[in-house]
Amino acid sequence: MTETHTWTANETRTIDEQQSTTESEQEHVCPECGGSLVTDAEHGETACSECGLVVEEDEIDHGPEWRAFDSSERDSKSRVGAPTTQMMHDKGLSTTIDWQNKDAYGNALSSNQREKMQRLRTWNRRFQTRDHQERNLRQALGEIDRMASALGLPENVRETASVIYRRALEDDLLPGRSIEGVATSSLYAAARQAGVPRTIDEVARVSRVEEEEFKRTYRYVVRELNLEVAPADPVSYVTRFASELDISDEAEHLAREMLEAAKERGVHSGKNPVGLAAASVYAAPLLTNEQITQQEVSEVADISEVTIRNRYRELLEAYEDADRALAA
DNA sequence: ATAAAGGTTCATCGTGG
DNA sequence: CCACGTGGAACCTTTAT
Repeated sequence: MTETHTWTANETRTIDEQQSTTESEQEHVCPECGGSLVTDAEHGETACSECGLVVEEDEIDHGPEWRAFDSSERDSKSRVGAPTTQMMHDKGLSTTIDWQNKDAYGNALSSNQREKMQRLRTWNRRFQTRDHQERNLRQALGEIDRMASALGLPENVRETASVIYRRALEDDLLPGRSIEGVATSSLYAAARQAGVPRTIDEVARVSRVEEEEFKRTYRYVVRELNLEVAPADPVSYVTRFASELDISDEAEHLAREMLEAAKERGVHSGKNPVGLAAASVYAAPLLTNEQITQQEVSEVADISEVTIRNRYRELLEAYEDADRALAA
């Protein structure tokens, strides 16, 4: 651990002590109902726990005046800590050791001390790089968390994503690539592996990196880590599309059946699974006499109407085929 | 690294219900 | 307004150079 971290920890403790002292100094009886008073130091209020009467307001609010939505934001907005600069990778918080073997007065150091300084430099460098990596990791994990919530992905996917990210980090895949890009790729891969895929477009929309970079990085990460990511199963998109389109359960069920039939007939090889899923949630409601347009489906699935039409034809063929086989 | 080949997706259009 | 087919550009993946 570096000085930086120790120092932050001390500061936190000081604040805690302040809070507990303010609390213990308060009067404890409510003038209104005689109930006990509770001080909320964070918001500068003293209120009665029984009747809710606010006895004192406008005390010093020790809470932050900003809101943080994830841990990386909390880091960047918090004012606890030494003044920082953006100019250095560590924002100037670390110890630096001069390369010259002079003391603060410019006198040469003894050989004994020179050796000592050399050792210190070595260790300092090690701490700095470790710090650097930790910072990367924290930022990446914060980013993964942010995107995952935006996409409504469950906890286990975030965990898988961070595991993938850590592996990428360990295998030195980061140099030359952005943290954001690798984080985005990890999340995308994790979602697919967990069977709750999101489309490339959906992921790219909540990511801070361009779609092109995202895709390039994703291919790279998958190849280098030998990740086994099977092509997404069209069925896994059906639930989401179906609920966004408000189609009946019956139609949703039919959509799944159609996709199963198509899968058995090997219609999907080489095609975008999303297109097939889109076609199924378009075709099924038609067969159950529900109102639906290609344009609606096109919007929620992010697939062109042309593609829906093409897949739709193949899907019907496969489905009828299956029907015939069943009848025979 | 680059190119060629073979495939898919897409924005547009006209036709027709 | 919606569905459908179309053909050529853009793009992706694979394979060979």
